[in-house]
Amino acid sequence: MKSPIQAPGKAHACSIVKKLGTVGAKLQGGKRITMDTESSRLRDERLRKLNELKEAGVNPYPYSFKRSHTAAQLKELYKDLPPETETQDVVSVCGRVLNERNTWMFADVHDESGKIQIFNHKESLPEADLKRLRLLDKGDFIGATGTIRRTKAGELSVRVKSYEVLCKSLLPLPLNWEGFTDVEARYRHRYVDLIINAEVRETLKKRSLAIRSMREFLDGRGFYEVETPVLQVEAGGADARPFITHHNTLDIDLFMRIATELHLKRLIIGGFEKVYEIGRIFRNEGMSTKHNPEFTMLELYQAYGDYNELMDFAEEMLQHVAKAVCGTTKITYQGVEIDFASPWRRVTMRDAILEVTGIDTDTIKTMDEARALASKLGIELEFAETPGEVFNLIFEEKVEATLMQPTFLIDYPVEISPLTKKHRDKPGLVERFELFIFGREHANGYSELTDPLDQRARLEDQARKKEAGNDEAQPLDLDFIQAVEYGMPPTMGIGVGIDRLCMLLTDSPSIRDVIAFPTMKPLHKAEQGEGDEGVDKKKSEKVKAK
RNA sequence: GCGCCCGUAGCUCAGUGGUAGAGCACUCGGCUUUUAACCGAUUGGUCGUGCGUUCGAAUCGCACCGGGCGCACCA
Repeated sequence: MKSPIQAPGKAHACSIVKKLGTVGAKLQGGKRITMDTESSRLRDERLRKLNELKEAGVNPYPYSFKRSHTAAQLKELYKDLPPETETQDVVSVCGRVLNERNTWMFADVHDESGKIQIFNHKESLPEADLKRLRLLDKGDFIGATGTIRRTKAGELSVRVKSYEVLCKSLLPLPLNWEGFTDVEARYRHRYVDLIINAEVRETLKKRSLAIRSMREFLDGRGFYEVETPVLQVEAGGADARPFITHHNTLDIDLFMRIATELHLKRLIIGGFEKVYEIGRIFRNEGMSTKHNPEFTMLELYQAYGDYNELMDFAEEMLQHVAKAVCGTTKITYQGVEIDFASPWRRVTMRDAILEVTGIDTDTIKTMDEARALASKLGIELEFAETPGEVFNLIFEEKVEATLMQPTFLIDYPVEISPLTKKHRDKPGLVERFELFIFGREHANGYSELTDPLDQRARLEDQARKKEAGNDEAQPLDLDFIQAVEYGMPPTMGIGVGIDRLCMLLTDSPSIRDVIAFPTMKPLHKAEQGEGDEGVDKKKSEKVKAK
């Protein structure tokens, strides 16, 4: 995997465009496609070749090609063919040419499965076709038909008898020995990144596989996959700041969802017993190697289960996914071996804090004591009002990063869990767990709160906190409370961060590596205007007023 | 939001006050059953943008744009 690399930035092209007014295009610093003399020269060269192809009667953008084998299929089929062996087996391959040697005598054709070398020699290719190879460039697509051989050096090759241009590319790819490493350029022009860096494609394929295997697991257990609204009047179900958008016809502000929880529970109330949604959610918060403003979350709810059963369920599901993606439950993430094999440790928040800090939170009863403890530990308490909230902060500050192997942290303070059923035995706590792996939160699950009176009281308390200035406190969703009043069966529910799971399974250091098109700052922030900012501010104030 | 670092040719980078550089890519020529093929020649740059300091700025200062990392927030 590519590690993050210092990015030289380049950002001055706009004025160039105006000055030169050329038609050339430039992948400047890989960061933007725009125009200047040098890239125009490289592009013009390809345009010249394009025209020569056309003049020779070649359609450089044909409609189809009949392939007989992929590169990987050929390598498997002929894996026992010894070096310096020719066959008379005729095959057709196609793909993008990324490397060429000896003036097109050898070229590497890349398809989705891998690459296969083609061999263009005057003994097997008509002279005109041989000459026409000079009109190709790295980056072009080609379809080639010929016989299979293995070279002296052991490279399986196709001795080309005929070939077709399948696409003439106009822009040069950043192909060089050092690779395409500029981080910004890679994320902005992900299609180029995908062409050049094969492991990017592998990572995204693994992501696809992870989600597929998750669906298989859930569908196999009788779950229904459902869809719930992205645009919401109240963004509830999690502690996070939402994005705001506007509906013109209704002339109202709407929020992008920050969780799917409240709607999925409405479905449980409506009679579904097993539902899940794998959906994009949006949180208007910081960006980092572990946070993207939009990310994908699995949330599932199953009636008649509690958080104990849910932990077994989550363990099994994630083992299934790990096996599907990595073929094993033992993976290595950033040099650390992580074992998904059962059983996963289950430790209460109190015991975890006790182990690491030597402090028994059970002995702390008053907020004054909690405050003194926090200040001793150097922990800032912005919105904390109760000891439970302080304990959670202590956990996050001192313990979280130490939980490397899959660990369920259980039994959270009730104050920070407004949608969770109270613990059956332990006053002040709820039946909730969070799953930590490599010091990061990966899932959050609980015995769902089904007591409507308790639910109303908890959300009213959240609304009060919101009023007091904590804009991550949850809003009072009266329709949801009404739904719960109609009656909700005992239910277990969990949310799993898909992106972070994929980071683990693909050994990716940044969340951006597992997202095909991660959120990027626009290139010309100024062009968006300060007016937008003004609107945002106004809207933020509105949110607070709610 | 704060701090540190970065932005020079299509790509990867050198150049810290005195004529804008290298390798690869591109183009041309040679050679060739190669593996980053090789050899030779050529081409290619408002040194991120603007303003300043200076006889002189890629180099020093300020502002801005863009980015990376860390912290904060969060999952």
